[in-house]
Amino acid sequence: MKKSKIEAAETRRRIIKTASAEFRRKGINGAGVNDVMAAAGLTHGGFYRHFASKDQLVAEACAAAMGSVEETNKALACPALGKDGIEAILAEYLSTDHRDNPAEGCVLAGLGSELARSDDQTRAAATAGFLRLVDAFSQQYPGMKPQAAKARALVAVSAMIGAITMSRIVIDPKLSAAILRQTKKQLAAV
Amino acid sequence: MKKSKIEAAETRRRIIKTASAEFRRKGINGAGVNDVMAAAGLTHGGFYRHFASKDQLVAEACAAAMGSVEETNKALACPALGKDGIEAILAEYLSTDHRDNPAEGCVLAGLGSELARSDDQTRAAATAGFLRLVDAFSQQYPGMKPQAAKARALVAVSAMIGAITMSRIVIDPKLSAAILRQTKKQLAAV
DNA sequence: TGTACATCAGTGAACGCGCGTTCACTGATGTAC
DNA sequence: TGTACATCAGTGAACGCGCGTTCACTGATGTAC
Repeated sequence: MKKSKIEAAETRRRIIKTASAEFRRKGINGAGVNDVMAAAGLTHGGFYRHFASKDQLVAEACAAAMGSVEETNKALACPALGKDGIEAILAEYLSTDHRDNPAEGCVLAGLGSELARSDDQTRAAATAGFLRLVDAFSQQYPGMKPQAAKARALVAVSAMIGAITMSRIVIDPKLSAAILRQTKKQLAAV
Repeated sequence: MKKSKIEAAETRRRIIKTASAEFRRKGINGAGVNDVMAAAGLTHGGFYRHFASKDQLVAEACAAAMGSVEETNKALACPALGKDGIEAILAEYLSTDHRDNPAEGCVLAGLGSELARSDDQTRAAATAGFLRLVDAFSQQYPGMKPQAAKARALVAVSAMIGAITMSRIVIDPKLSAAILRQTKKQLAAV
């Protein structure tokens, strides 16, 4: 049953990708090693051929998920400049689509409070991803000193994360929509 | 071993209070019925004399915790008016003290991503608490139409929640402090 | 290039453990007379 | 007011279950000759 090195590497990548979605969907505690392996089309026994522990998978899945969100943002932001770039990122990030599909969305919003209680490796991955988001966002501020732009972006990205989190908690659909709409509006205005 | 009705009611309150701190400290999944009861100075067996399930305790603990944060905010905001009131709330909420003591802090920041996956009862309690926070905050905007003030407060409170969450995730202490400082600054400026 | 053997990706059963929950029991409290 | 009995808050052992992790095994892959 041994697979080639290429296949094994592909399997590893598939486990990480599956895990990053499962964790965001069910939470880190909510998605077990068993669940993840089954969702990746494997049995749980082989897990430890690829990872030393669940914690390691969490860290790698978190890093991978941050990477994909970052890519989306860069793709949206690069072509446009200034206000349009900001508005494109805001429209995407603060969309009802993002709110309703945590599994494919931002890890920081999807797992925020759980990440705060995670180990250093995972928090380091989250921090790196956060900084890349802040960087991408800060480059969209037209004619602003880099330092000032970064300060603005720091707050904007934190606010976006808080807004998506709250829009998912709140049971009133109108309130949920209002949080997203108002955050979009106010962050675009600055 | 039976206790009087008064003592029993006190015990119930103590369990909820202890639970609300334990959940914020370790997460909803991280704090078991056993942990909570032990922390309250009881054995786990008696738990179901007071609550139908762990989920019920989560909902009640969440409601209780939101109540206490709300009280703090009202106490800070009531005497002052306008900018001073806002700044008092911001200084308290976005303090390193709040960041470093999740067990006594805001549930929305401490359990955000877990609340998003909780049942309706818990999310309803969180929603109610959030709205009271937004209300308290919106009353601090001087000479602004209630509707506009509420819109501003909606974003401000979400941003505060996101900022505390991120300040807890981030491993770089300077970055963590910067998130709090910049959020305070920008939300006070509006 | 062909053969013999070591490697190791993936399987499936099993491990100890802690979880939420149940239950028989206890004895002080509250109630009925 | 005093007595007899039912109630029920809290105890501690036990339950089934799913978790993270381990392990003996398999057979195709990769390597040494």
